[in-house]
Amino acid sequence: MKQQIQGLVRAALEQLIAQAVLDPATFSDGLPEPQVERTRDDSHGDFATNTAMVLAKRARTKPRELAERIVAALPTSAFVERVEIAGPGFINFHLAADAFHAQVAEIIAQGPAFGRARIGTGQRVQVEFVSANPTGPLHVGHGRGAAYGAVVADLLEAVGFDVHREYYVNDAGRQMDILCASVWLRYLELCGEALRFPSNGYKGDYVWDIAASLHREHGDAYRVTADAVMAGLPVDEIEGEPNGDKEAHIDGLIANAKRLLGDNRYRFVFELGLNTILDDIRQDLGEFGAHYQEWYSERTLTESGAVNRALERLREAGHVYEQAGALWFRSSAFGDEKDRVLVRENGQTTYFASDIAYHMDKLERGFARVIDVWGADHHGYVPRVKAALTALGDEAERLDVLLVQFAVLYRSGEKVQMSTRSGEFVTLRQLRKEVGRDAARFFYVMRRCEQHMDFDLDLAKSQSADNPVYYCQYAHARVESVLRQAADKGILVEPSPGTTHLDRLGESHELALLKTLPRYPEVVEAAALGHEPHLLTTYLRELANAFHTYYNAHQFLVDDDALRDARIKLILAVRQVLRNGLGLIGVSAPEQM
RNA sequence: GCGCCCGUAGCUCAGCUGGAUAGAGCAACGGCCUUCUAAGCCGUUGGUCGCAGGUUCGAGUCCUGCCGGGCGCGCCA
Repeated sequence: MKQQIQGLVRAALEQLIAQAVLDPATFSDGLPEPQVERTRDDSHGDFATNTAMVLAKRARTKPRELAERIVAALPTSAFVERVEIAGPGFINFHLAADAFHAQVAEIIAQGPAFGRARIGTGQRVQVEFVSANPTGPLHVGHGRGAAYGAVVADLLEAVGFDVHREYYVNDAGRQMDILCASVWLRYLELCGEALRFPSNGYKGDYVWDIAASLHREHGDAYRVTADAVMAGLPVDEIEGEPNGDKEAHIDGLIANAKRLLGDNRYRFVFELGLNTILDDIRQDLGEFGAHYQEWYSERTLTESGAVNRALERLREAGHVYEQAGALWFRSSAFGDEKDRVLVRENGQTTYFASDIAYHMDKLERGFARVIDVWGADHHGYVPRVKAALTALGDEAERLDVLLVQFAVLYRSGEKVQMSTRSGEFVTLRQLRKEVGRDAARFFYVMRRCEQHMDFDLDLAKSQSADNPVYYCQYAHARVESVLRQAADKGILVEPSPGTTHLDRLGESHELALLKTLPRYPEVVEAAALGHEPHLLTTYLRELANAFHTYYNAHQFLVDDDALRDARIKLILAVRQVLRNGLGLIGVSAPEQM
């Protein structure tokens, strides 16, 4: 709808240039896309453009005068009832009722396809989200990134992009070694060895579960005496040990594990931990409606030589140097705060080196756009990744990093305290069980991602109008209920074709709905291109509200056949848009509640 | 100390690439069920858009400086 108006304005401007009313030389570099927006006030019509004010200076004309010329040059359209000039130079469009009726017919005809677009056709976009370390189950902090990433991906797909959803699996590195050691130590405890669990180990119950399965299936095959395990370790950071060092302690423990178990057995425990947790995460996300095309292993970056190739390219470009035994990337030359280590003194590459290789690989795979969804605590990481891509000679601007702020849970008005280290945190699975998938998905994307979020568990669970999820779903269920009632009464619910009878819709509530429905495709487009799912939840609440209001004010199943037919068509359109919109954010549209 | 994000009604938040009189929900108060689900609807109250400058036809929106809150500043990932 908006596009049609935009088309009219553009045509008018082109005509003015062709007639040299506007100086062609001034616009030789192309005409700016005219800004058309919906009006806030009904008295200003349905759409307005500020083009005359924007172009007045370049046209060396007064805004209102230019507006008059634009209006005079507008092509006629059956959908435009009248055009006015108002205020400092706004051009207001009042649409004909037919335009809205046609939209209702269009919604019913297109069904699930209504709101989808082809803006992104032919462009591949990658969305990487969650990518939590596989060292434990996902917690509620990951949930927001999961919901947000999944919806952004689905939105982009809805407007025509070829979307590739990816999870980066950090299956290399020290954290995974710590997990492996944690599993092994719990296993040794199950074997009957008495030892003190390291303060820096993973203490969650899931570690016990993995250890138990190792013990159950392999008995003592991985057993070593506690004394041997603890031999020669730096002191742990515990009470009564002022000089303890938990990092050195656990590193020593990992080294002992590797030595005592040998490569094969260490690898086995490592893989068991990794695969068990990864399977859990995969299942968790699947149940949450976050599906991936690819799970990309960090290890394969090393194995394929991508990391070395990235380092080599940086070296050839002259952006690395050695200092204190380590290899550094001169990221400060590309806008980063300081230089960063690529290869440590001990010869191991850093996580950053892998990440450079990973992003290099992403761009090499030919995505038009690469989107990373990260937790806001990683924001300091953005400049160095972009710096690396720039240094490699790649287009860093193809990468968009979307930072998601944390969500704080509230129960009974109290903040729910969490601590990852101690294992005292609420998992995503627990959240889903408590409030349900629909509420969790809706609540997580209800706010702009940069906005800190208060997640009210009681509200998410409440079955009342206060709960926006129920509110929207209930609107859908109500339409279904009306249709069931109609069937019970033997009333034909199959609507007449096209716009037949829609001219009978004249109540203010009906007009409000007629004006709300066509906004849907515009909302989807804006939400997709701006990566802003909250626009969609906000819209759905508005639509549901307009429907509930209508429902309360008027009877749909009236005796007047034509009027009833019109009303049924209107609510069928409402049902379709609610379905499509809820579907995009991963929320069900129930037939009854 | 430096960097990023946020600051809009008592609370939680919208405000579309600067646009016309700043909106919604909750809370508070007052109404509406012999009629398609009251899991709903209607009405009232509520604002120095953190503060101070600047840019222009026009600023909640852009720029600068303060104030307040969150996060980050590892040869961790």
